[in-house]
Amino acid sequence: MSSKRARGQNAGLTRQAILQAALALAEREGLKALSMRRIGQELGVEAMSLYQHVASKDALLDGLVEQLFTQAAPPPAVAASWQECLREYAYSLLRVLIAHPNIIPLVVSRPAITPQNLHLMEDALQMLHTAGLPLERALDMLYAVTGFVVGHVAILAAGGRARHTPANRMQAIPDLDLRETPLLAEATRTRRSSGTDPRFGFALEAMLRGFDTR
Amino acid sequence: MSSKRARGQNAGLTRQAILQAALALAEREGLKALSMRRIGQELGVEAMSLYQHVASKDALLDGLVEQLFTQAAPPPAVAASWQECLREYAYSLLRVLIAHPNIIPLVVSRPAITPQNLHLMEDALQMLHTAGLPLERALDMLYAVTGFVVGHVAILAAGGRARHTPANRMQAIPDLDLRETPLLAEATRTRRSSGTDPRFGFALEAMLRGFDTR
DNA sequence: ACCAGATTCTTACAGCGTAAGTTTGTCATG
DNA sequence: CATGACAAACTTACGCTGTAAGAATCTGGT
Repeated sequence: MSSKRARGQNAGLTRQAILQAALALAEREGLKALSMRRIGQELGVEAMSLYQHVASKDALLDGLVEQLFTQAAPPPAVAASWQECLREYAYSLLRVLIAHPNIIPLVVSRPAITPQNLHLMEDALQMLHTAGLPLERALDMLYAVTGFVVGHVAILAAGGRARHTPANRMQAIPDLDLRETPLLAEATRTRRSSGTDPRFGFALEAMLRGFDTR
Repeated sequence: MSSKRARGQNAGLTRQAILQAALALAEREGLKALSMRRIGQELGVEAMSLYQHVASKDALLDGLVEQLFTQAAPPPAVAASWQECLREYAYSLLRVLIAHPNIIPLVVSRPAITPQNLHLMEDALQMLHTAGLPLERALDMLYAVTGFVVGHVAILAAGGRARHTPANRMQAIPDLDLRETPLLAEATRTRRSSGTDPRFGFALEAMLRGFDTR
């Protein structure tokens, strides 16, 4: 009668289900709420049961970023210039990352060398190669663009979090913005109008142009 | 006679000293060894004593990255082209970050908007402006370069860590490298010879070139 | 001499990741 | 049907974490 399961009864746990629950929880309540006990609770299961499907919490977190990278689906293999390919890749990555802002600190501080990610890069390499680029050059560009996207998103995420922590900011920023850094204040004031951050596009296009002039 | 201090005896604690000890400890034993108790122990002091000088552990970590950014000293105001300025800025940042590899995960997942960092950017802005760039453009470029450096370093650090964790890698990578991602394998093989990563320079120069062409 | 404040240490608590062991369900085989 | 092997889930326990609250001690000004 009780809705609680008995001891050996299968609860239908899966690595996938666990990762999914963890991702949802992290997005809903932030990274620091992501404890094994809490995830288990989310699935109606004790913490230790999770260890049947993930080796450790670190492995679980690795799985999370893997999950996220997998979502950065390969653009459906359009036949275009390599510029177009890189642009597509960059924006695809950007889209996925800013769609999961709470996970970003994980993404940027964890090995990006999981099998899934390697496949992603392989696909992109494939595209660039068939678009006429030598392999070595293509990999260089891929690294450059990936690095830039990751960095940009990291800064974005950090800035977003900064606004939500009243504690250490309160005494430092407000009176400093205009007094001690006049140029910065001036530069940011004229910017504030634009839409969904044009800074990304600006830098990306600069890189693409720069790649061109060999 | 005992070398231990009594209760109210001054131990000469300073915010600076604490940050310095924490930084040294983190570099020596990694981020996960960085607990309040451990830091206190390093200074011959109990954990709670630290809270007289830092508000919380988070604040301490913020202080750490601030400390690190401060080390990225402003290049001594050479009068040069804005390209030279940006290059200098980028390599200065890069140098500092890869000099403290264990701290990188902190840097890339924490607000970069501390007063110190703002000053750093202000100085760079100053240089770019006097080099003839409109303020808005200068800030855009600064963001772009900073983002790229951070991203590049994040990937570097993550890759470096990946090699040291035998657990989850063992079954995944080795037989996948060549079988499932042939282009990637091929591309990396021809690269392996070069020195201190040329990928950074390649991308940076591309960006600079891209900035140039209006 | 004495008080006020600063500085440190002590104690305590709730929560963490996870190692080890226990209980229960499932299923192939005799 | 009975039995034993195996897997899934739960329980307990340990040492660690950050930090709130309070007691103890030293120091400098009166």
